[in-house]
Amino acid sequence: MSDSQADKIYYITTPIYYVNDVPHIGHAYTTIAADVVARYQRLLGKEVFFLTGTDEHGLKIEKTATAKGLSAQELVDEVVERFIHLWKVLNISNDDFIRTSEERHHRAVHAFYNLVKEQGQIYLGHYEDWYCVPCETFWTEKQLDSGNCPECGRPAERIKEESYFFAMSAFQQRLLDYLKEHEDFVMPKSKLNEVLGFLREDLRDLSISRSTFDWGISVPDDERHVIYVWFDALINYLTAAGFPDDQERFERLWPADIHLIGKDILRFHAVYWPTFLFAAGLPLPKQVFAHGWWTVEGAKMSKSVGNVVDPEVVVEEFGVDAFRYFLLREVPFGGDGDFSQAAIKGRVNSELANDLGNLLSRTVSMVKKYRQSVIPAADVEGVHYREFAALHDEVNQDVVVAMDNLAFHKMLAAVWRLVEKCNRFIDEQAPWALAKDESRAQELDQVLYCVLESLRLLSLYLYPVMPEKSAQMAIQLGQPDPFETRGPEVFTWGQLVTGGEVVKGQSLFPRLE
RNA sequence: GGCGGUGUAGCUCAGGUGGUUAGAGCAUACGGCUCAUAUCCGUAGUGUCCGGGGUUCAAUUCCCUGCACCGCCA
Repeated sequence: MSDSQADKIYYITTPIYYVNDVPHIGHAYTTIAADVVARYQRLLGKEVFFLTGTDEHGLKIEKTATAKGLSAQELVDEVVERFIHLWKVLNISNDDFIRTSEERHHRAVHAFYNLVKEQGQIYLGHYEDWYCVPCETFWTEKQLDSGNCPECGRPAERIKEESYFFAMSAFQQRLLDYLKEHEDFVMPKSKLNEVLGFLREDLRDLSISRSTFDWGISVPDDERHVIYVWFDALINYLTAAGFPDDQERFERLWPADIHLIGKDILRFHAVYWPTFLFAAGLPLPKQVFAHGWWTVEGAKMSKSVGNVVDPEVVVEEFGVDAFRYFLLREVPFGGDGDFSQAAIKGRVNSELANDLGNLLSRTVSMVKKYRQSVIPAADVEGVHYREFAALHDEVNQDVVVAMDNLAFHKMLAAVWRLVEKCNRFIDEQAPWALAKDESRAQELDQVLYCVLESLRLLSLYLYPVMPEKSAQMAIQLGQPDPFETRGPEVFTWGQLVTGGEVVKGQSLFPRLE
C-alpha cells in the first residue's frame, strides 16, 4: 500500500566506518558529499533518509579492547564518539546513525542470513590459506615472499578452519546481466569497467564466518561461528531501513537511491553486495558511486609518514563551509585530488572572499548607502530583469544536471557564472554613477534588484554545500532562511522579498594571509 | 603478465560524430573604476596539442606503433 513512487523516501548512505580508525579527510569527504546530496534533495522538497554509522566488530577491536582491559562493547562505545563528534563539527545532517553492535542490527543480520540460507546459498566448508600470526593477516600463496609474510618477513603458517560459505559464484552471470542492463549502477564509468574486469575471472565462493574470535554476530544456528566482516557490515543499509521488523517503512526506503563509497571498497559494494541481495531475493540499490582518494601536499596519506589530515584541524583554520566547499570544488567527484594549504587558501581567497563574499558586501553596502537599506521592488518587464532570468534558467538547468550526476564541481562552476555575471554587471552599470542622478532612480533600483535576487538564489544553491554561510547571506539580504524556502519550486527567479531591509554584517569570508 | 585509463599554455584541467586565429581558471604584466573584504572589471600573452608512422583534400580529434605515468586484476 505504501510502495508507490511518490511515497518513496530518498535514501542515501555513506559506508559505516571502522571505529578502530581515527577519522580523517577521507571519511569527511564521503560524508560531506552525502550531506550535500541530502540537503539538496530536502531543499527540493523531498523526504530524505540520510544514513551514516560505524562498523564495530572484528578481531582488531577485540584485541584492542583486551589490551586496554575493556570489553569490546566498552571500547566501541568510547571510540564511536570520535565520529559522532566530527559529524557535528562538519554540520552533517544525517537522519540516523547506525552501529553494527546495536541489537536492531543483530536481528537484521540473522534474518538476512536465514533468508539466504533458506535459498540454499550457504554451506559449511573449510577456509584454507596462509596466515601470519604476529601480523594477524591472511595471505594468498602468491603474495607470500618465498614462504614468508610479505609484511614482516616471518614464516607464514598454513591455516585451515571450518567456515560457512556464501555461494557467490552462483550469481556471477546474473550480476553480469544486471550490469549490462543497468549501466549506471556503478559510477563513475571507469569504476564500472573495473568491476566488469573483475567479473571476467571466475568468482569464488565467499567465506562469511570465523571461529577464531568472538566479537561479532554469531551464526544463527551455530554459536561457534561469528559472521565475518562484509556479510555483517553491508547489511547495515537494510537494518536502518527497517529490515526485517518494519515492513512498511522498509518498502518506503528500500532500495536505497545511492550508496556513496570510497574507491577502496568498490568490490564489496558492486560485487559482493548485489550477489547477497540476489540470494536474499531483495532489490538492488539504484546506484553505487565510488569517489577517489585525497593525497596531502602531493603525498599519499599514511600514519607512518604522519601526514594524515585531521578534519577538525582544517575546520579550525579555514572554517567548516570553506572546507566543505574546497573538497567539492577542487576535484571532479569520482577522481582523486590533492589537499594542500596553498590550494585551499587559493580557492578561499579568490572564489569565496573575492568573488562571492565581496559581491555580497558591495551589494549590501550600496543598498544601504543609496536606498537607506530598503530592498527595491522588481520591474518584471525590465531588460535587466529578463536578461538575468534567462541566465538563471541556464544556470539552473546546469545545476540540476550536475547534481543528478553528483558532479559537484560542475554544479559550483555553474553557480559561479551567476557570481561573475553580477560582478561584471555592477561594473557595467556603475550604480555609484546612477546614484548621483535623481532621474535615473528607476534604473538604479533595477540594477540593485537583479543583483540582490541573484544573491538570494546563490544563497539557495550554496545551501547544501555551505549551510552556515548560506544562512548568513540570507540574513544580510533580509530574506527568510534558505531552508524555509524549500519545495519543488525553490530555484525560481523573481521571488526576492522586497520592501524590507538589508542588514550589513561581517565579511562572509575574510581574506586569508 | 592480463585488462583499462591518461599524456593539451608555468600550474590544474575543458576540448560529442576530424575542417577557418586550440580554450577556461590560477599565476604573471599592463590599463580602468571606486560600491566593496587592496576587492571588482578589461587587455595581453606564450603552447613541437608525448614521439614515430598511416588513412584523408584536411588530424589535437580516427588507425597502428613506441615511450612515460596511473588504476584494477593476477
